[in-house]
Amino acid sequence: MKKLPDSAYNPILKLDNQLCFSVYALSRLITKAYQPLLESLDVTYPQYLVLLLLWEHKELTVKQLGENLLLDSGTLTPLLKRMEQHQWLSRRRDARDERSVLVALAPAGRALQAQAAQIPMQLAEKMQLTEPEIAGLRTQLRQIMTLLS
Amino acid sequence: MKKLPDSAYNPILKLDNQLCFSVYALSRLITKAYQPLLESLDVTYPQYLVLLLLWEHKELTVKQLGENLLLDSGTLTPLLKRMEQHQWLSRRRDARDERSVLVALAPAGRALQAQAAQIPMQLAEKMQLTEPEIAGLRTQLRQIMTLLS
DNA sequence: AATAATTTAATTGTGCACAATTAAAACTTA
DNA sequence: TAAGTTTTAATTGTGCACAATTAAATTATT
Repeated sequence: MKKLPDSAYNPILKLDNQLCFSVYALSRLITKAYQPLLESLDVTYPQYLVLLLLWEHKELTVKQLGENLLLDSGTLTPLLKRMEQHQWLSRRRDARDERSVLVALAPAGRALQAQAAQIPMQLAEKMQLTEPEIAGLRTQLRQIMTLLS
Repeated sequence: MKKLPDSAYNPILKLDNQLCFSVYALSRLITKAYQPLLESLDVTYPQYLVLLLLWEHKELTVKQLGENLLLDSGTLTPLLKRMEQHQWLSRRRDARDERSVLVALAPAGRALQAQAAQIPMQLAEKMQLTEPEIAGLRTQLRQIMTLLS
């Protein structure tokens, strides 16, 4: 009797069957879908996420940015330095707690907000999802995130 | 009348409301959830994905790996070189088409399969999802992927 | 067959992402 | 207050991820 490949016995080991791979691949596809929209602003997707937070809060510490984005200073420090060079934001030590660094939106960063206003809608169109579908999916993903962290 | 922040007018610009951020953040959380399970095999998550394919197909070209993983040679070539150094796989030009590089599972790579057999189940436990929930979610994500590519 | 166009990997350069370490500041506690 | 602990960023080093370019091999077209 001929032996089947292990993957025939273990369909769970097949790439196609893995939810995790779908999340990983979709995440990269989404970043690529953003890219042409972000290109005219000259920002990357992670930089855009920082801007979303600063547009909302104006000033945050590196720690607060990291808590929101689930990123540490090893990622954020060089990213924020690049954004500072573009004068989209400023970085300075908090006088009340010299351990912290305050990241504040600069005028050039504020100016990008109007240009970015249409981006979420354009992405939603690309994904062809209705608002309730988006909300439902987001809730499911958030729940998994809670369980994993 | 006091002006509200733009994010109050534009809730769609709020990070918390964005499905795309959830996918991005979940993808990184998943990679971190795999990490302790992959550590004893000394493989990274992308390397594990390559192994999944080679366990199933034994030999694939760089192009075929890229089609399955949605990665190009710029990512795969150095990654495969590192895996070759561990002797998990071999790389050689295809004699019938010298443009292609054949990537074949090596004995040390095959040996990792048994050690990895429990990993998908352990992940599923961490995520606390039932098989139908996983299948449903995967289908939804695949559909978005189709629309984005 | 000669030329042109396409395909396939590799290379180069930039920017995350993250583990581990370091250093300074702030806080806790003896 | 002095010593020890914790918190916060920065730094260092490794490994993706990807755009753009290069080079070789193949295929298509004249």
